Amino acid sequence: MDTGKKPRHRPVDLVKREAILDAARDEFFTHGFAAASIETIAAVSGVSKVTIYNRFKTKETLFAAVVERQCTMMSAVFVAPDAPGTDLRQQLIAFGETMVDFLTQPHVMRFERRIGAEAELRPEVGELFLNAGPRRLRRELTALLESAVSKGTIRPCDCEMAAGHLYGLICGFDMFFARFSENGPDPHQLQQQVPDAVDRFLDAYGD
Amino acid sequence: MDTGKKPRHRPVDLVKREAILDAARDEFFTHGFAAASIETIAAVSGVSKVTIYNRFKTKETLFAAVVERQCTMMSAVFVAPDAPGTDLRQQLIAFGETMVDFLTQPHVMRFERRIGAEAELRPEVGELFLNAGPRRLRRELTALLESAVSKGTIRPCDCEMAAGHLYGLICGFDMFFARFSENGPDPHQLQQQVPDAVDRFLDAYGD
DNA sequence: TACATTATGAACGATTGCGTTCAATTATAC
DNA sequence: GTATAATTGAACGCAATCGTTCATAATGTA
Repeated sequence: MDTGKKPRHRPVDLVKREAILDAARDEFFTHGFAAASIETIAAVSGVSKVTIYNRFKTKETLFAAVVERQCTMMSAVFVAPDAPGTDLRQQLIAFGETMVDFLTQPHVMRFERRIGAEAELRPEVGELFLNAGPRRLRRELTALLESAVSKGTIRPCDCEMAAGHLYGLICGFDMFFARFSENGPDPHQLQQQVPDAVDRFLDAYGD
Repeated sequence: MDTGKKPRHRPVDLVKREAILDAARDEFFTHGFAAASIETIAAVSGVSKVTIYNRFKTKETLFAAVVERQCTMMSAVFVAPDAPGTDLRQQLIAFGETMVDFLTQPHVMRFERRIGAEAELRPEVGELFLNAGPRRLRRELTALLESAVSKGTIRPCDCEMAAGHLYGLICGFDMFFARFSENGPDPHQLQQQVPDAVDRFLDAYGD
């Protein structure tokens, strides 16, 4: 219960919290947890090191906070564009384009790369990420395909597997390659490949 | 020229070099370059720290040596099983199974995860990896499909894109998910999905 | 046995970085 | 203005680690 009773003292600066988390995100994702420097984070965010330790008990806590913020940010993105009325091909293309748009963002790619590495020693971080992003994505895509099956637009199949197939067709080698090169995939080029991928998917699964 | 002239002194212990590289691989890929400890590597490989510095000038040099060894190890694997005489479906299934077999090896997955992260600060490492593995893989798969096109087994198409499609169909979500969970993909299950993926590929590209 | 080189172990200097302490300053409510 | 809490800057203890030095031991050839 927030009694609205205002304390008679200096309030915490909420802007600073975001600044800290922003700087921490960059530092952690660029150098990794171990090599990240709290002092650098303090300097970049324009905040005293003590302030950071006042708000986040340890380096681990700060890292967890960063990951959590990124995860909620991610899960907010996946809203299935189940625009009824348009045909399946258009729906799948829209879905694919949204997905590609999202996945090719530099900061998303950096997030992915870093979580993959950190999960080596911190499995719970990997789980958090999976639940916030990939599993959600698969669930929604599967639901979309199940609805298509029930409408008879595509033939009956294991829709979860089909979702994986569509995802794979869209990404091809590109997302794989992009993880290891500084200049990620050309989002524009990947966009152009989406219709092709969807058409191959419909060749394979269409009625 | 190796004149066969034997030096009259204690020779270098070649076994130790491998031991060092093995320990270094584990340490680097588990903790990342920055957090890896040379002293741990020395202890695990049963070698003095000075010996390591005698053979590898710096930590960076040692890391580079590890990456290079892993890369040559990888490039040695990709021999296209272009068994002529078998039909395309069998050929693609064999290719897929070999690929899955290789990619799901725990030490290969750890290599991938770590290179992805390190490439953030060391692009040249990412390039090395790409040339040793993924690009080679794509080249061979593309060649296989081109030969299939010329034989009329599948219809004419952009074979490099088709190769990406086949790769994507085979991996689906699984390789993606596996990067973030401690228990990787069930290689057995992935194996079973290969024929399905190949059949969907042939649905889409078959003549 | 004498020699040449590799390998070891222990210690060192220098750096970095976490997390803490403390006195001083700032911002807000009353 | 005063009380209260947030924030700062500087300094500290402590541990880890890179890379080096050096005296000593081990291992091979001649």
